[in-house]
Amino acid sequence: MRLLVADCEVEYSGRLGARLARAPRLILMKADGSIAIHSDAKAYKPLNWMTPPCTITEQETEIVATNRAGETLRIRVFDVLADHEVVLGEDPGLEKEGVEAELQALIAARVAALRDGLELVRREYPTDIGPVDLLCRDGEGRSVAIEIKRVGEITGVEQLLRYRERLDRDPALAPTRAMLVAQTIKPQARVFAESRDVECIEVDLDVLRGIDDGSLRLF
Amino acid sequence: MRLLVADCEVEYSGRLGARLARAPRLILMKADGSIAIHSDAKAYKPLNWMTPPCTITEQETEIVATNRAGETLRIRVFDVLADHEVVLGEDPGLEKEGVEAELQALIAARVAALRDGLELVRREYPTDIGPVDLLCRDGEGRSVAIEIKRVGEITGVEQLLRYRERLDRDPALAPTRAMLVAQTIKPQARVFAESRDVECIEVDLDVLRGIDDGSLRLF
DNA sequence: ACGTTGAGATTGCCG
DNA sequence: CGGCAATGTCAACGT
Repeated sequence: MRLLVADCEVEYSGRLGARLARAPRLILMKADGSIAIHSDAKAYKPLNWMTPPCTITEQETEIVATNRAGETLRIRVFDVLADHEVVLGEDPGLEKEGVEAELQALIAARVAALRDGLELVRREYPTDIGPVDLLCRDGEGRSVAIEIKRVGEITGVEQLLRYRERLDRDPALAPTRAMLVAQTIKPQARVFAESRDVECIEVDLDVLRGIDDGSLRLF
Repeated sequence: MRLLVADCEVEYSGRLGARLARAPRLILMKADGSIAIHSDAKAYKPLNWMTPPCTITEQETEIVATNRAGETLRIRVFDVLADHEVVLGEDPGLEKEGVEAELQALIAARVAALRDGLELVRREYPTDIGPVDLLCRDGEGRSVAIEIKRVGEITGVEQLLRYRERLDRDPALAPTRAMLVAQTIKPQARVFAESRDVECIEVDLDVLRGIDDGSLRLF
């Protein structure tokens, strides 16, 4: 990884055009072949960048990165303020917990906690427009499509409606119910969902973990 | 801006939990109060970070960042490999062109180039579920809702359908036409749009610029 | 390679 | 501050 601090001006031409007037900035060149230009603001987002795979050529006063799509990032270097090379080696990587995958696993393990009589048929039930998070059956034998989100918004409801429409084409499944399950559901999403006959359920991750352990009960 | 290269281990606890095992990494502390931990991969995305506003406290072997929401980022420093402070000053900022806003402005200036007889009523016409990009009238006096995208996808069509449904509740506007205008429209979006009676138009940014100049004509 | 979806999305706008 | 939509969204995963 190379940490180059330089007075520079930058031009990006690709999906859009972007220009940075001359100023001192950090140019971060990683071992993965990426290049990113940071100012002292904008938090973790660089002002400009190029993601790998791209080819970087460097001359006296100019660094140019180009990718396969023909996008170019051109850095004109006026003055080098610092230039450090550091060797980090491979990173052991990031371990995450609490993302949608975990939420889905917890809910899948106890769909009956959402509504009495629910039984899981399949996780990631495939349709030709993408997988339904959970496909279940209710106590009356009706199919129930469940979409799981951390935050329930209108786009999530529409995603679910697309799936329901698909599932309803299968006589073995139609007519299906649809449920949006999320840690929080935004008011407008709830209104929209209910206008389309989509049930909304908010769940608490900690309570679900408890249910999964068998140490807590909702009922 | 401080460039700290250190053998470290990191723990984030907030919207999710995340852990980084001990390894050498770049810890980037910006003047805006942000902190980001980079490995030599993942392009411009840090492994962990904290965006301002947050309070950062540093002791001998530990850096802890906390924000108002109670999220914490804890960095345990085992060994400092490099530690550089650089002063960049304020950045003149990024100038962009070719984003949706410009596309919208160009199209708004010449809606008649999309379909003969179209006239602009308003840009960003407000509804209670969000603004319609362009509201127009066609030659027969019918209202036309236009959604503009760089890339036309299914979600864009659905956004437009929500608006049309909303506009159709207003007797002064109903029944409305709907048009998706984009630089490129994905095949699935086109099929879906036409099944819902939404017109699709692909436009070329350069041609639009020419029209705006008056130096080119589509007809 | 393409399509779909998730993301600690972030960021900016407007009410 | 909350809701909404754009982002050069990026990145992961499945076909």
